[in-house]
Amino acid sequence: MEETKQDHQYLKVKRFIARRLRSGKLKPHDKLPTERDLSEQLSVNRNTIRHALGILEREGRIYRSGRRGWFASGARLAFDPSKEYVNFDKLSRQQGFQPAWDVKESGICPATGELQELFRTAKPVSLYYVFETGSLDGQSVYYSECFFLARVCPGFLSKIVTLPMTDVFREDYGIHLFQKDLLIRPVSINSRISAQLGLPAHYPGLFIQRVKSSQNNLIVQVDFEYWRYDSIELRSQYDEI
Amino acid sequence: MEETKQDHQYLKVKRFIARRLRSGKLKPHDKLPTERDLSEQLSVNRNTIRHALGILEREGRIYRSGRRGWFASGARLAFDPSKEYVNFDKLSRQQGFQPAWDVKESGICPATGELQELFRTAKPVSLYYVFETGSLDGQSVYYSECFFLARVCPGFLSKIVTLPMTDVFREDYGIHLFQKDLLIRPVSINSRISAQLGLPAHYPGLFIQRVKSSQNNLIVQVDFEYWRYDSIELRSQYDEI
DNA sequence: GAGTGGTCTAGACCACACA
DNA sequence: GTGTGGTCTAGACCACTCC
Repeated sequence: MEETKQDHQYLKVKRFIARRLRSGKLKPHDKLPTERDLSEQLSVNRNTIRHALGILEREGRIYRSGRRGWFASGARLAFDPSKEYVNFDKLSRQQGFQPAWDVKESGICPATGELQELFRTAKPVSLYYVFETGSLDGQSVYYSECFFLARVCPGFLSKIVTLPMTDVFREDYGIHLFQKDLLIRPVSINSRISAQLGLPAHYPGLFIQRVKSSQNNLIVQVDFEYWRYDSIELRSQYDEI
Repeated sequence: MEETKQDHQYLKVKRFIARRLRSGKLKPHDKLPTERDLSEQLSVNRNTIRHALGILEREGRIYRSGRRGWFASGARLAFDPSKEYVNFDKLSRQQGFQPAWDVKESGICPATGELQELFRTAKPVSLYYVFETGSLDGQSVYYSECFFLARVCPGFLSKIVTLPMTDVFREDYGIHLFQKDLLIRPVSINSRISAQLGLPAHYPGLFIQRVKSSQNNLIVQVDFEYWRYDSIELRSQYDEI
């Protein structure tokens, strides 16, 4: 279980930083020394430093933010993907985070291609869309693209500023949402989306696709979510039997 | 959505390989040219080649096997983590894979520390354990460590050679398993486990922890599974309402 | 033994962020 | 402008696999 005792330089670097993370010398969201500083302090080439940092990053223990440097990771947000709706605000506050989110774009578009298939419509129907990012303690963690069947929720876009989308569906349109299909896939976040999150290109992430239907079994919502892989864990608890 | 038109060398390399993957010149499990060959063919330094290969790897499109080289990835196995039991054999055959698995170690041990907590026992009870690896089309994809409450299934270890564990529980001990708790976390696979899978150290993976109880609400099984992150996707379908 | 990927060094220049 | 991380080259040697 312990680190193998090989004297690889990058393992030396990794242990050096891991020790500071464990001991609390580096607290969540603290900035690490610069790559050049580490290189000099540890007498290890900067390429090797970057190799070690890359491994710690994949282990979810440090992260990069833009080109501003490396930082110690915070705790992961635990959420249950089997639930119809993740109330990001409530959930993250319960777990001690300071959440924030930001609608990047919204509007109306036709359902074509993959979207048309997911909505299972023969014709390209109209959809509302909402693209947004979310952050925990100032760190961007997800980017989502949500699409809504426009004909069941006229005027939808003007209502979501104040209430969670699921609440709007229920209270304004009498639609109860049921999760019909859920897909979770580890991916590398492409540059379009990593730019939205202020992440370096090729950042590892989890892609989550949700298809939700109404009580009439009509598909009314499709979400595509991209989460930094190191920001969440998925946890489902089942009822006592 | 398209690759940015920056003329970075590593993007050139990435496109070069991606094209061969898309076109079918490289089929699943085909070997890529060696790093040195790619370096020469594309007039790009081997370090840069390795950078590009690393990105394709994180995207799940190629993989390494030991030190034997780089290979084109196959399809992912789709499975539903909300189900009590994943019958790896049946599931993977349904999806067109050739599965295999191998018990690496089994025996009896006391439940201490984390295991004791998960089993929610006051005393360190006895557990049977089974450690195994599984592969699809000859490629190792998971390593699992399963623990079973020994007192409810005496002689368990001698029975699992022929039947899936869930079937043994039901048929030989009258125990129906219910999944009580499920945790999925993206991680970097540590060297002990990546060695079991024949993977390079620090390979990205999914950690899946399951806690299962009997119909009497007694916790009887705890599993720890490590999957290559690029070998699976999680997909849940819910019943029609 | 030849060839593979894995580790490592010592440089260089660039794009971007921040003061 | 200065400093950061991001990209890139041209080497070198090692550990392991396969023939």
